[in-house]
Amino acid sequence: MIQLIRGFKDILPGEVELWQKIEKTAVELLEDFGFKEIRIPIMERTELFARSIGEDTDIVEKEMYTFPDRKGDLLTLRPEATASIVRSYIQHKLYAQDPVRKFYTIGPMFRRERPQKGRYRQFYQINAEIFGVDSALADAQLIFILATLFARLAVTDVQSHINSLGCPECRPDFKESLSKFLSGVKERLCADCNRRQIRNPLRVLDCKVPACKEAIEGVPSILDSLCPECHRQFEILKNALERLDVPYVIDKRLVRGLDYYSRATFEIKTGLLGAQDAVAGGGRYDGLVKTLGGPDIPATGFAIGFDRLAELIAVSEVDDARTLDIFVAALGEKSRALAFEWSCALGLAGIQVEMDMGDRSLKSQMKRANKFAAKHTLIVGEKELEQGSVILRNMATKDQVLLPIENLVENVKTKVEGS
RNA sequence: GUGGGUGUAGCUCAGGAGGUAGAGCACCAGGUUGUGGCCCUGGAAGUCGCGGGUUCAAAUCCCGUCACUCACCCCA
Repeated sequence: MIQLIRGFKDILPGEVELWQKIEKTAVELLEDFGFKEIRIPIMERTELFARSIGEDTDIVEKEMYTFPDRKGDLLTLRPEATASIVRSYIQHKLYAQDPVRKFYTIGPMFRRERPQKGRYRQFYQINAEIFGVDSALADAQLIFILATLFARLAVTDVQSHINSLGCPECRPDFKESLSKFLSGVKERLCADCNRRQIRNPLRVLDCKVPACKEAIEGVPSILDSLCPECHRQFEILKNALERLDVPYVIDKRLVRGLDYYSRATFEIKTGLLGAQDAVAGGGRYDGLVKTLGGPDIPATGFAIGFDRLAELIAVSEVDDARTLDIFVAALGEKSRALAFEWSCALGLAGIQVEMDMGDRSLKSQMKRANKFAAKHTLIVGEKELEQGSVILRNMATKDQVLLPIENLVENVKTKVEGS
């Protein structure tokens, strides 16, 4: 038997309704806030991700599905969506009419990690991006939208964490004082952190090894070395969130795994998913549009882990599927042919209908009608047909009426809709 | 990539100091001649994840492998 690829999954009926509900809720909310949908390809040239996410990141170093196509071009299954959206924004000069643009997109991403709870090799994200707004009000709006979405989906065990990563003005100074501090506690850091200390010292802040956490107690906070403008923007963000009643915690150790982030970063965390506690994350990436060859336009955005969000919502929360309006039970060959025509006509008329196409006893067809929770059953029997009528049974009351074959579909429709 | 746990019918699981398998639910058919939900009877369904080894004999022991799962790691 051929099985699906490791870390990939099927979303089957029963679960997919929840996904539809989440998607519908998110899309409505984003549209209300002026975001437009953008659909981008699932593959890009590898270079796009290497340059945007960063050569030294784990994603680019060891998690991407990269392969040469038949002509030898290096392609990669997208590990995230922002790079593609930025590429599209630049390529189609979407900034030309108005640099301020808001986009959202929903789709699968691919990262070859060891599968785990809330972590799949193909996983889905809902992304939202705001281009052309320098003010931290844009960041505040994104966090507000996230908080609203979770509230609408009745997800309660979540918390917003925010931090500022500074900008090219002030981050170098911070990195320097951080490096100085880290080399002082070098012996107490794990092997990974010692490696990070040189390549990407910010990542040490995010280490989960207890000894490291201890060693960096009292580490200088980037929030203390922000330049005046970064500081001002962070204040704007905090004030806006307070006025919007969005609770948050400042997490000065919150660092993003992608290189393009600057200033505001945030993560929505939950206590319900074990180690994979980030349900959504994002932040500002002011330099990325320019890095990828576009004009110097600021931008900010977020990504929601669709799979993780779905796991936070109890299956019972999903509305039950529509119950069946009518089940058509036919007895005998001739009846079945007619019943088939009528059931198709009923479906066309917007009545949710089901029939048994096999040659089965009335008893088993009734059982089936019951399983579908049909409100009515239309019994098409040879005896009644001879008299030009069929039986309509109300499953709840057990009332049965004879309906003439003439205008049957219309008659059934009014009966069904009237009850 | 590293470590732990798990892998028996569609689903949830039992069994197993070695002698080729069970339950509940679901499914199908009956319980008199054309009517559901309860109940009763019967039936179908598994190469006991896959491959190899030990053995007269393996679902049961050993090795490998794959998958799932949790943690590390990483992030959404």
